[in-house]
Amino acid sequence: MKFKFDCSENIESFLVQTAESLEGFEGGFEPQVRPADERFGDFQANGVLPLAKKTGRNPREMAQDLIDALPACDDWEASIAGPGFINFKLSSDFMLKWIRTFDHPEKAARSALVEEPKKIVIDFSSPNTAKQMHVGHIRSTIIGESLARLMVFCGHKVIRDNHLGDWGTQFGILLYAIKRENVSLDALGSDPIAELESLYRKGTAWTKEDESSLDKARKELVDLQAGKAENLELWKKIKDISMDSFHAIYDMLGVQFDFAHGESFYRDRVDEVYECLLKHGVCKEDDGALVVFHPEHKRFAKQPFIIRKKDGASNYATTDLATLSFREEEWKAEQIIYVTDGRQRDHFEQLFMTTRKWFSAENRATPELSHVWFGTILGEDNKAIKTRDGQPIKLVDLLNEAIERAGRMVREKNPELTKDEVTRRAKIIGLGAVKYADLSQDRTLDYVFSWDKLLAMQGNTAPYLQYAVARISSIFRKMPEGADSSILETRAPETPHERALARKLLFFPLALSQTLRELKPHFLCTYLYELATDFSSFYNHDKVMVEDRPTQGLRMLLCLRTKTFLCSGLDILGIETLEKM
RNA sequence: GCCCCCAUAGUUUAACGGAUAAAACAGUGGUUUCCUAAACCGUAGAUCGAGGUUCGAUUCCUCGUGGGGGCGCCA
Repeated sequence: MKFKFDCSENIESFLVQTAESLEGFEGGFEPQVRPADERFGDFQANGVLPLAKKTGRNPREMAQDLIDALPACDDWEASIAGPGFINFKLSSDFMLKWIRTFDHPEKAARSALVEEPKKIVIDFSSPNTAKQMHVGHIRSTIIGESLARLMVFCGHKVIRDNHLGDWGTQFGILLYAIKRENVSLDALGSDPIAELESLYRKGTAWTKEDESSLDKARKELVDLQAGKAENLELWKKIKDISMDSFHAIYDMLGVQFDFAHGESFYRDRVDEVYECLLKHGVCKEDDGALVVFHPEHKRFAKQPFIIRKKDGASNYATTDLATLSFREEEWKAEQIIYVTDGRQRDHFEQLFMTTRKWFSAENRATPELSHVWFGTILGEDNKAIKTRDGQPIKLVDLLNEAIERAGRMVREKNPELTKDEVTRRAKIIGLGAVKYADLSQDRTLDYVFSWDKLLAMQGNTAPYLQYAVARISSIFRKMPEGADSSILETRAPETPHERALARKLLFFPLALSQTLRELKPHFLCTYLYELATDFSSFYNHDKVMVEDRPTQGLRMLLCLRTKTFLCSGLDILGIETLEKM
């Protein structure tokens, strides 16, 4: 039998093949093999129960028939339990063989987890220019980057695109404020983005105070969109200043984009959207605006998707349609993943429906469209943290605070380190903690912002995982000369902790494929945490450097794989590791 | 008005319709002559309410309660 990276597939095909020639199992038997509770075994197959229900047979009898029909196999033992579950206990030799074989998870994942590599565009982060990123912006950036890394890890071709909000109505007000205050954008001091933000606030206040200010701000926007040189030049400078501040954060987070085609990039492509949608009868004029309704949909039959405003201006919907078209046409995207706040779910549902109608009218292939949405970060009042109310916490402040807290711990534990080394470690630990805190819970959940939640360094946190890696590294560092050759001579896992760790290693492919299927990084986090937990127990109970060569060999092998899997997994999450901490 | 999301130990979370609901933090009691105590080993503690579907429900359906969000010119 072919040895699979995801060994549940081995068990599954084993069951399916046996069931094929078995009475009562006709008509599509799905074994449903998944990791079992340790008390029962390593894997369990639940599929007999629903089948028994369908055929009206006794599930325990059916399970017994299936077990009896299984060919003899040294790799695992099958047994029946409960109402008709089949439990599989893997043999120690099988585990050892698996662990020996899969020394390169990235290589294995490429061939095993993905049938056909795809061209995937991931649209994430996407902040608005002229404003600073605040804590509310962290989710799209962290989740998007992590999904991008996962896709790459599994062999897909990924394009990361930062769809900046750089053509919105904020520029009317901002340009008006700049001109009214006679501000030079070349002399904004040490924190230019903060200056722009306060100018924007002033501008907003003025436009609320009197009509004439509002009119002037509107005029600035119209002039900008009409291509007035002065306004374009200011706009360009604002964008540069914004990009500088974004890049400072992206550098800290280790995020890089292939493109940052913001909304402005598509400003000359919106007319084509109107033309096409009108031509194919997808949109219509309604109350002066151009809108799309979907009569077949219970809600969007009446809730409009506005693609051109009454005043003839484009909006978010228009640029998104133009963007989608561009990505399909120019990049040949086979899948597009949008990572945004859940409040935009209606928008994306409408966008996707509209696109499908448009593309099918032109016989264009519609890429697979996925809206990967996440919950909102809330303030103490249970409402979204927003720029306009009060002072939201700047993202850069959150990250710096994380580094500082980690730095205090590093210094405390290693007083002898140089300042540079403390800083280097503090960045990896502190930023890892923040990323993990966000990634480790289901992305669809809202959560209330809390320093202690985001910056925790004990328990189920990134530093715990990093610590496990550092301890493994330490073992190999302190190993006597030539001891690594013992890895060639190993016995099978026997002690409870060896077995638990070995078994957990085998589950890595399942964690990857589940994360890939659901596009939810918290599945990977949970797995990595459990792996690190099993390692820590093992480490505390079973000494690696022992006299007995086969025992030492096995334990070194377990350490080696644990480290590889932890590092690969953390890398997918965008979290770095350390040799020492 | 229509629609969407959420509700699990004191707190923050996990559980692809499966077995005795899993962790972390905070409690509490232990473990460093031993490869890093950012650790390990104990201990205590929970599914919002009422119905329903199912062999089996935290998970699916209905109703209710509570919190948040979206819906004609923001993104």
